[in-house]
Amino acid sequence: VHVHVARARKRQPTADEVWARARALAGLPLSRLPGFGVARGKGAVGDMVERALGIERSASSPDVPTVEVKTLPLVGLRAAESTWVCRATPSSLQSETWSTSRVRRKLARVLFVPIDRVALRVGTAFLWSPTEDEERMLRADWEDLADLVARGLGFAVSARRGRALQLRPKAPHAGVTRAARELDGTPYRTAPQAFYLRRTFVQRVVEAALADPARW
Amino acid sequence: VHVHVARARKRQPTADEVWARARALAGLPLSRLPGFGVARGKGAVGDMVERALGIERSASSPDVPTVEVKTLPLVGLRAAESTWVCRATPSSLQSETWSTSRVRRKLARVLFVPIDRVALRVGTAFLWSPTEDEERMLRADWEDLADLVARGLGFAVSARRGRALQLRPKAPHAGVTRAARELDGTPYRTAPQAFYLRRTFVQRVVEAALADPARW
DNA sequence: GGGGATCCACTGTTGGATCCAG
DNA sequence: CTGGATCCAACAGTGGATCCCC
Repeated sequence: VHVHVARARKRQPTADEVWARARALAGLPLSRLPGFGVARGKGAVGDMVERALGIERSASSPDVPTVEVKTLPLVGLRAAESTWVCRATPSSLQSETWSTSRVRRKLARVLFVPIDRVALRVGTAFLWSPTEDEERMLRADWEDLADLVARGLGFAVSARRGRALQLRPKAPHAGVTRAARELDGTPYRTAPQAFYLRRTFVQRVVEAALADPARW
Repeated sequence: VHVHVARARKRQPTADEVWARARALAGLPLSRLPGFGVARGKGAVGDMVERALGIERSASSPDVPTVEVKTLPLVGLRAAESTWVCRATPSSLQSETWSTSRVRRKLARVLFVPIDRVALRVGTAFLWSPTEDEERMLRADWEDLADLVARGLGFAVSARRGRALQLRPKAPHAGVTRAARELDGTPYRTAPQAFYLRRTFVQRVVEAALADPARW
């Protein structure tokens, strides 16, 4: 008899274990990360770091219950890129408030793993949670952007909007669209978008971390 | 510049073209179908026949606007199997009536391509639409089964129910479940099910076709 | 015999992000 | 410099059905 057994997923490590492992990666050349030479594409470093931390990727589950792991590409002390947060779909945003939002949950505790893009090494990981000031900015941007997306106006929003958060396309290519429904049920198609932390916002986070060595 | 160009899909053939090609396949050994030795699994013959008819498979589109192509495995003059019709999901059935149902649309015009499982050859294709009698049976079964599924009671329905249509599991394995919602919005998980034409019903169709050579 | 379980290919979606023209 | 476009892997979902104990 064939009996299906769900593939045994390794237990996800605890937040403390992830923290300890991330700190142990400091200084490691990227070439020594597990999967180097195998992982490809723009997310290759992110995938390798997650593997090094013992995190099994699986659709629709947070990295670790209470910690979101993000690589943070640096060129010198400059944050090189904006940071992807999560998808911005009309349907989910129609039923979210800031307090219940995925953006807020994901950003509540982030373990940033700096990546030195010049030396090609992993940097010293640090934990970040939004300060009161930062949370106010994020909330204001989210409430503005989420409202527009929820009302089916996402297509009209440019990445220029928002000080901390921005809305940008997120798809394999510009031809992709997804089915969505107006609040009144009318169906339409829209290009997938996502919330990103602006590069300048990430830069502030880097500088605050450097200024507070107690955190690293 | 990279510009995305949707992969040029070949124009789907018209119903007449499909009919002509299907008739031309009569007598062909399965080993001569395109993709023989490449296509594998339980749907291999179905896939090869569709290729031979020039039908490009793509998710979420009917085979040909107004014709549904189905292989019909025969052992002698005996229909060997039941025939899959379409998924039976609570959410879609909550908003369907018999007139608007996918079951009715799919079965409105079916091009059956018999497959001789003894001689391993393609048989003579024939078109089928439900007679008034058959449609009454299908409708009665559908209204009974769809109502149960829509109300979240699909799990309690066995394949014994229904004279023409039956409800059976449809999944890679018995461990698969899908998210669904009660009529009142309460979420639950349920094993995927699908509508099938009973083998005995398919047998009637075969016999009727044999008795009416005008149709082939 | 047939009800319940299962098999394969292909595409769509998601999570990881970085690329690059203007 | 950065807004808009894109890259890859892995997994889930769909459409094509048949398999195989009881």
